[in-house]
Amino acid sequence: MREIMTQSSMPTLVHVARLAGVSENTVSRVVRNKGSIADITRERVLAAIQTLGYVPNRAAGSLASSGSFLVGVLLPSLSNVVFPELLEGIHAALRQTSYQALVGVTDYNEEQEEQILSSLLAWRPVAIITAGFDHTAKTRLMLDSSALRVAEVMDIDGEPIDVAVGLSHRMAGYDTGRFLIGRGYRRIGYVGHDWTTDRRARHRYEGLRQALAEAGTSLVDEALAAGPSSATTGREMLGSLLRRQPNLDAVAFSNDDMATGGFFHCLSAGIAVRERLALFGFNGLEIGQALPLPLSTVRSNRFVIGKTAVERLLEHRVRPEDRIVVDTGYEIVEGATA
Amino acid sequence: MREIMTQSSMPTLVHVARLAGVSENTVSRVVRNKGSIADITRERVLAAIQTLGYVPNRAAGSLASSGSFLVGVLLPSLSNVVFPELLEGIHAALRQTSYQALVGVTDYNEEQEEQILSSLLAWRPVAIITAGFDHTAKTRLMLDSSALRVAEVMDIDGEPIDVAVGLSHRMAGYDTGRFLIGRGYRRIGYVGHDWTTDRRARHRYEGLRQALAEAGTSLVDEALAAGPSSATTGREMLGSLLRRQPNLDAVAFSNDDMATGGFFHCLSAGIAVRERLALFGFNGLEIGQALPLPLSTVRSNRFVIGKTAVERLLEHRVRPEDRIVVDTGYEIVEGATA
DNA sequence: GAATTTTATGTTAGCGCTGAGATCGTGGGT
DNA sequence: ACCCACGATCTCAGCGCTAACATAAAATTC
Repeated sequence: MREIMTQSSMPTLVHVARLAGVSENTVSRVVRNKGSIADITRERVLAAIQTLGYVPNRAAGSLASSGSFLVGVLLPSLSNVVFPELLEGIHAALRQTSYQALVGVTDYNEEQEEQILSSLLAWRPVAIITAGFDHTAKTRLMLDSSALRVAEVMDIDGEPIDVAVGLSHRMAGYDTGRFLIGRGYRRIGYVGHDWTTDRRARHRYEGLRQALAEAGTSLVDEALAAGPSSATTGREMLGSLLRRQPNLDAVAFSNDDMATGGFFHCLSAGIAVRERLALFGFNGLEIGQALPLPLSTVRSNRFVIGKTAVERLLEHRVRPEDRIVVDTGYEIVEGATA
Repeated sequence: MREIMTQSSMPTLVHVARLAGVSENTVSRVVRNKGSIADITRERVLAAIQTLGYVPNRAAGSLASSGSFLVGVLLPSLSNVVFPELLEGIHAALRQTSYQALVGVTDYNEEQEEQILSSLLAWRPVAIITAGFDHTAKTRLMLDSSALRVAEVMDIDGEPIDVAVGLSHRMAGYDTGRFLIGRGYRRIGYVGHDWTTDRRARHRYEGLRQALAEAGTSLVDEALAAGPSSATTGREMLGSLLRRQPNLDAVAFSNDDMATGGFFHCLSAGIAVRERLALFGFNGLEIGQALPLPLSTVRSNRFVIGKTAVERLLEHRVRPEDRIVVDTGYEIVEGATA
């Protein structure tokens, strides 16, 4: 292993080829493991690569073969744990391949999404993974009419462009409602966060309402925060909800962060969780299970979603005729708070 | 805005040039905003780009100009919140530029780090950001001897290759010790997680011990978990520590996740936090501040670290003579648990 | 108004790699 | 001995773009 030279003078195929005494193309074939190569040649080439510290130039490869070994990932944010977890799944699946993820963060901003999608597309990825079905017309057009594979993940309550991987948030909300009803709760409230940035939360909310309606009841009251979800927000919002409705017997939260905050409120206010007020979350985060009473919630597996999306995407290089929907499901975690 | 064609037949500079009635090079100059272009020409070109839905091919550009507009990011994991937060800062800083982040996750595995660094290098990024100073000899050699800019972030307790951005974890640990001593605690314990994957936690631990030693005391006992940090782990470890040492008056945790778990243990075990047992964390996570008693901790700003690293890196395209160390500092959060 | 600079554009030669063929032995099959 | 298939290699033309230089017209200078 020799010293690697300055970026501009990094060794290229030519250098390796010369050193190994073969043609450029042979080196290329060795590197890519393609075509038939005599063992002796392969070894000589590999040795030369080693000595020079040759690192293939993917930009050149991509240009020559019009195929990039890149998967574009479009996420609204990284501050909500679910997205890093999704990303972990994506990376885990990618690890076994020679593909790499190129991540763009849209900040829940649709114009930015367009702009970022363009810059991802500039690298000619073979596939794009995007969280959810919310796109501007232009974004959707870019995705829709380009030939690349597209996975819309997290959510399957919509019409996919190509592949959708995730769970039905509406159903998860519905099952939350069924669960609470089944436990005998009737005076149910809801604490949520800003829906404009989290449409999935709204779907869960709608499912919840539907379940309650079918059971002949409905939400007593709800408190919606303006900003994103957080434990602090959940705590405050439960406080104000209970001020208005002191005799609720259960509260469904938009997610576990919020529910954890709600749990803290109960602690501070001396409210016996479950005995006097049941709490229910969504996501199945670790923190919820570490609470003195494990949080009752719905576990959605973000890691699996990311992994599955990559696997499905890389199965075929061209978009198949039929849309694919993979339901990764969810699981009611009974916990001890509801 | 017309339909975008299949990937293979995506419009190129030639198409735009033909439609606009100018040379390829002129289009290129319009796209890159470089050189002088007559307003009328610019408009015609822009219009053509619009009609064709032209997206420049970065691979080709990168190849032709040997400069890629990519920043490689090497992270050990995404499951510890601090890394997504760092990444957010990186993305935020990159947003204003035309650079993009190419992220690799090493899974705390040094061989994987090498392999992933190679694949990042294959795209010829202009800079690499890597968390911490832990590298294999080969990794370090690649980084060291290549011409690209390198930022080692999170940690400044080490000798940087080029730029280091972060805080002294040793000092943060030391100040934790000073703080606890200052508050009058003397029977202090420590609850930590696996150090092999988190050397920074070890530095804090060492700083803590030093502070106690200088005050003429030392840790009464410590409980180290085998795995990564989590609330559950913190909870269990505090339990076992207290079983051995029931009359500690304070416990320092390796981070806020662990401390939060510790808080939950106290809740379950009916231990009055601060009155009977003080708790101290590290990181300043939101969850800690949402607890019924806000957690006493040290706030380290991961977002700022990521942002600063990018800014420093993009200041100059070539590595300057002198190593740069940026101390982003930290802040003791008094909280109510210690 | 000739000389000089500036502005706006065109021309050309690659960047490092891959794909499609071309080439040249070698070993069967008949 | 002849033909053919096959394995192992090479040759060469680009992929889409940009840098460097060349050119032509317009603006400035003296």
